[in-house]
Amino acid sequence: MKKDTTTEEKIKEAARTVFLTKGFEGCSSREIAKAAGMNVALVNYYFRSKSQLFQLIFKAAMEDFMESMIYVFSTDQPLEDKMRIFIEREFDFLAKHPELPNFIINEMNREDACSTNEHSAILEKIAETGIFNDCQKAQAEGKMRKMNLISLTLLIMSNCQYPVMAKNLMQSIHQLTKEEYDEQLVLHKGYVTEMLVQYLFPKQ
Amino acid sequence: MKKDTTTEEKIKEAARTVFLTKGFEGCSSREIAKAAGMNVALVNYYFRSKSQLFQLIFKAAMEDFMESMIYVFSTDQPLEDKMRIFIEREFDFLAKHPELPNFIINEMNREDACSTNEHSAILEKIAETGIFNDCQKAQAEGKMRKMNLISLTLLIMSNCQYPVMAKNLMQSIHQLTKEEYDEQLVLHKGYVTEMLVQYLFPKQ
DNA sequence: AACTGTTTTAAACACTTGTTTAATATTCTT
DNA sequence: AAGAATATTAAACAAGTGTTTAAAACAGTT
Repeated sequence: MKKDTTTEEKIKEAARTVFLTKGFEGCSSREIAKAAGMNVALVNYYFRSKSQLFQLIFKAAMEDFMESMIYVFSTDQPLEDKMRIFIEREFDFLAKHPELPNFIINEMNREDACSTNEHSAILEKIAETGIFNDCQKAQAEGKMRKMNLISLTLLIMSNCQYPVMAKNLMQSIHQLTKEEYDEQLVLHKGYVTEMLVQYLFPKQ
Repeated sequence: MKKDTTTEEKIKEAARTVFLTKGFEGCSSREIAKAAGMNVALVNYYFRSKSQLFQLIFKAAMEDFMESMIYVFSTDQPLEDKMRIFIEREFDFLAKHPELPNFIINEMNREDACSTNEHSAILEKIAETGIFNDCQKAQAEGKMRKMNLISLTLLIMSNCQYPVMAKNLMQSIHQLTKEEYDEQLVLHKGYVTEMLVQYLFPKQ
């Protein structure tokens, strides 16, 4: 009975790749079914509706989105090192999952987006790592630039995520191949690291 | 015969707002027609097809997207001042057109996106302002950090655009109202300006 | 007034959408 | 092997999609 991957999982896998690349509105139930090599009815047989399947995928994607963050923050290192490692890991992670930030941000902007309040759980998970306390402590000791958490996360997310989100735009503007842009990203990671560390941990 | 705004313009206006908020796939021809108070057939009467109308809107949006950039770059000021003014203007502009960056980036990622090669014209327009030459000159003189144009534009665009793109995400994560986040953006603009100027024009 | 070309409309076209149904195939349990 | 439970299928459903058609309303010119 049990295959190596059950049909339920096959559908979920297919749904993930299709949803993440095309978005909820950008694809049909039949497209997902075909990508999984299944009948359309099976999608609803296992997941009741397109929306329910989507919510499932979205939630999982959101957790992936936060995964690497939490890992680094939980380690026991000086804040500045954490920052360097985080950026390093985040660029690597996003190179493997380049559709993720766009997907999350887009679907958050949809009218009938997933229940909004729930996502504050993310913040709590991050808070559990103690990273925010560490920052506030460092700021109090003058080791770190004073700045609220929102701007802090914004600065980091902007500089890590935007470069992969705008890949096609930048390629088009600067007339680059995918390979050239990927090389550029490696270079850019260095600039971002330097800039953020210098700004957040100033040595006067 | 001629009203203050012709029906053709009414449709175009409606199409702009609908397309920019919902995307090409996220809306129907009938929705646009209804938003303009018109019959569906009129949309195709004036613009032949949904795609053609979209291409028109997309092109115009792309030009808006670049407008403020070009204006500042054309002025005759020291590079560092240009940077400060640019960030100031860009944040203001994006506050008025918050859907623009997401729209552009998303539609660039669609399979059947608008003709790709054409967008390099944007770069040429920016190049015409002489900003790139100025940068290279400043870099040669040691007044500006050495960095290729791609990373330079990436740094600026990341820090200006991402904060408005991720508005809903950040609101949800940090449990903020729209008004609170807008206030946060003003604060953040200051950080971004300081960080970029310090990093790009280091005084050692 | 009748004829002109242009706008606007309602209706239809063929096709896709998400979802359901009822029949078939498969697997599990006894 | 027979029966029950589950999995899978093709077909249908109503509603919505982009687009076209052919008729009506409108304006301008004689």
